[in-house]
Parts: sequence; structure tokens; C-alpha cells
Amino acid sequence: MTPSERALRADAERNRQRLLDAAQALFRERGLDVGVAEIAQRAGVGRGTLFRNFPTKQDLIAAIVIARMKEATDYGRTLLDAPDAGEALFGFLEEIVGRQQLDRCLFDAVAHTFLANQEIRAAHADIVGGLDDLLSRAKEAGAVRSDVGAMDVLMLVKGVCEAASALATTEPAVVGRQLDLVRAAISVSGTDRPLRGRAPTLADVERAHPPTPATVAEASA
Amino acid sequence: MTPSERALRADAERNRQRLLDAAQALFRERGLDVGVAEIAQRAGVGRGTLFRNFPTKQDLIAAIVIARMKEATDYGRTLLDAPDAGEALFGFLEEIVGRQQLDRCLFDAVAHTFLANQEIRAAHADIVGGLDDLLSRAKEAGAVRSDVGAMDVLMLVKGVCEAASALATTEPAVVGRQLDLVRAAISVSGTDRPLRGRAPTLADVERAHPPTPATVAEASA
DNA sequence: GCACAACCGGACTGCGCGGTCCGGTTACGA
DNA sequence: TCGTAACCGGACCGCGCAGTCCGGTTGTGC
Repeated sequence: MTPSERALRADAERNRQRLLDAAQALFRERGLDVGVAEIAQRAGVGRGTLFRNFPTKQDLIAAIVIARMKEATDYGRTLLDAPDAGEALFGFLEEIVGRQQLDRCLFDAVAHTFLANQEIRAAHADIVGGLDDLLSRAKEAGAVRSDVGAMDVLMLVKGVCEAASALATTEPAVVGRQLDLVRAAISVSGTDRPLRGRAPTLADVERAHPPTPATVAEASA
Repeated sequence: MTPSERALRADAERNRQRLLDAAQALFRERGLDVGVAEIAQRAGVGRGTLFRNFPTKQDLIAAIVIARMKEATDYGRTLLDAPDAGEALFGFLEEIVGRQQLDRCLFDAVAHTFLANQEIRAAHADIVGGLDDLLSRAKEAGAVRSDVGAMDVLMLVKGVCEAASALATTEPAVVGRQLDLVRAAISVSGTDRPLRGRAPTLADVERAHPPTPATVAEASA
């Protein structure tokens, strides 16, 4: 947070990175339940070192989540220049799903608790923003119906991730199939029925996950 | 399991039901994390009584889940006589989502662990069967594209539930909107693109959640 | 080459929860 | 009425894990 933290010593930085890598790998393999002891061991450092870098297991998780979200956002930006706006959008959706499939448990965490964390909230908003840009272009290009919003799409995609994770291990092809159905859902079809209600907004989601007093305090510390 | 268990004494049966009701209510309010102590207290019984009726917290949860699934299946059957096959199908989907919204955490549990339980597996298969019947009728009536399978639909619906639970507390209308999108996804539109792969089957899902040796033993006990 | 930051890693604490035990009590049901 | 099944509920156990402490060690940066 405070930029005044003097740069880490070389070995400290190295260890920090090792911890992130080890945690990431273990979380992928076995979920968030892996113990800190094992993470430290896999990283080849002592437990003390882990807690020096990340005072709390949650902090460690959050660091990984944020890094992953930023990667996705960056990828989305590169698609803004793509010639076919529709394909760009659907490509982004594929990418998001692919990433969430890899790091399933991490995004579970985001959904349930971590939107209370300010940094994660910001990273999330960035992704939504990027998606919104891609969606707007796709609408202009006539590839997507005009009455769906970014959160509509994001919810569908999140849903696909969740549902797919139940059986993706044995049938990865199913994910693509589900995405095809999402595509059918939001494409212009000529026989579209109107959608109920209004498009949900980012604010709606954030309102449902208020930052806790604890995280606010933490952020200002 | 064994039908030879002699009927419970009146007060025992009463307590059993109280426990189910209390657990159900608490799970709805605060998720599966509520402790057994609190459940017993809310039911107005001692902890010993809880464990006599349900040797394990998991058993308690499973009992509730199975009851809920059976209710949904029964409702589905009543729709088989409805005049409009398309509306019947979509009505069933609304119903499923509504139920899952109420008992969010329970179905999380199912997805993650409980398909290993034979009874739950059977109840799940029944629901899929019912959905399949409704879907077939809707296809014959020309309301739904012919290349989607019951599991395709179920996955979409499950996805909607998951995604919605993230913000349903503040915006219940969003769920209906997502269901409209699901409807758009599987309706005949004239401009349908082919779907990747083949329709997933119940067997695909079950294969991904093999019954554990433990549950097999438990079922035969 | 030296001072000190960073690391090691075992021992320890605290916590919460599921599950067990049991002696004393209640109320069902025949 | 009476035998007994079922209940009560406090005490207790075990477990696993996050997080702390600390004395001894290593290796970085100046």
C-alpha cells in the first residue's frame, strides 16, 4: 500500500515470488484448504517467512487473485483492436472461462468473501469495464442484442464456470458447448423476446457485497 | 435404509422433524457453517438427540437435500400434463431456480461432495429424468431447439443459480432476467449456430463424482 | 568483512467444531 | 401402572489449522 515501503531485499523478493507460485499451484491442485505449512514447504521456505510476506492466509490468496484478474483485464484490452468485434467479445468470454477453470477455487473465494477487499473490488471493476467496452463494440457491429448489459453477460459466464467445474475434469468439451449456448442467448436472433427488468449494474453487485469494517481498516493500515 | 427399523416413537418422530426444520431454517439464514449445537438449541432438543437421529452432520444435511429434491421432482411431474409444453418446461426451470435460491448452500454441498451419496444420486437422477421428459415435449412442440440435452439445460440453470446467489439478496428480479436469457439460448431462433461437441449426459456428471468407498459402505450398513 | 535484515523451523497457543459419554430425567405406550 | 425408550445437557476428547514466538543461522548489501 504505502509506497514508502523500501524495496525488498533480493532474497526476500525471491521468496515472496516462490510463495506465490507454490500457493497458486497447490490451490489449483487441491483447493483453498491446503495448509500454510504445506505452501511454505513447497516454496522451500519456512513458515515464518510466509507470514512475514503475507500476514494472513487471506492476504496471500488476495495477492494471487488480484494478479490473475489483472492478467485477464490486460488480455481483454488487447482485443479492443480486433477486426471482428463479435469474435473479440466471444474470445474474451472463452478466455475468462478458461482462466476461471484453472483457478476455480480462487474465484469462489472472490464471490463469497473477497469483494469486501478494496483492491479486489477495483480489479473486478476493471474487468467489468473491459467487458463493457468489448460488448459495446459488439453491439455496434450488430453481433449482440442491444438489451443485454455487461453484468448480464458476466453472470452468464460466471454461471458457466460454476456449472462446468462440476464435470470439467472429465469432459472439457462441455465448457465450449455451454459457451455456445451463451452466445445463442445474447446474439441477435430476430425472434428475441424482451428481457424482464433492467440490466444489472456493477453497483448492484457491489452493493450486495459491502466492504466490511475490517477490510476498510486493513486497507488504510 | 432397512425397512425393518421399527417405527419411531411419537416424540422421537416429532423431534426428528423439529431438527430437520430447525436445520433447514438455519442453513437458509447462515449457510452450512452453523454448528450442531445451535441447530439442536433452535429445535429445542439436546445435542445428544440430534446425533441419535443423524449420526453425522452430513447425514442431517443429506436428509434435507433429499427431501427438497423429491419435492422438486414431484412438481416437475405435475407439469407433464400442462397444455403448453414450452411453458411447462420454462415454468419448471423457474421453479428449480427459485428453490435453489432458497436453499443455496444445500445445493452447493450437493455439487461438491454429496453426489457420492447413493440416495442423493438417485434423487438427482430422478430430477434429470423429469427434466428430460419436459424437454422432449417442448422439442416436439417446437419450442426448443432439438440439439440441446437435459444436462445442457440443467447446467445453464445451475449456472444461473450460482451467479444469481451473488447478488440475489438485493436484486431478485435479476434471476428472472437470467432465465429469460437461458430461454433465448435454448429456443428455436432460425439463426442457430451448431453447438460444439455432443450433449453431456447424466453419466458424464456422475462419472466426475464417483461414489466414495466410504459412502458405499455406509449405504449398505 | 561486517552489521543486520531476512530466514529457518520447531514448539506453542488459541480456537472452533464435530462427535462421544453418561448419569439423571421425562413421557410414551402397552 | 410400570418398564423402558427416548431425551436432556454438561463435560470431555481429538483434530486440524492459523498465527505467534524465538534462539540460532544464513546471505545480502554496503
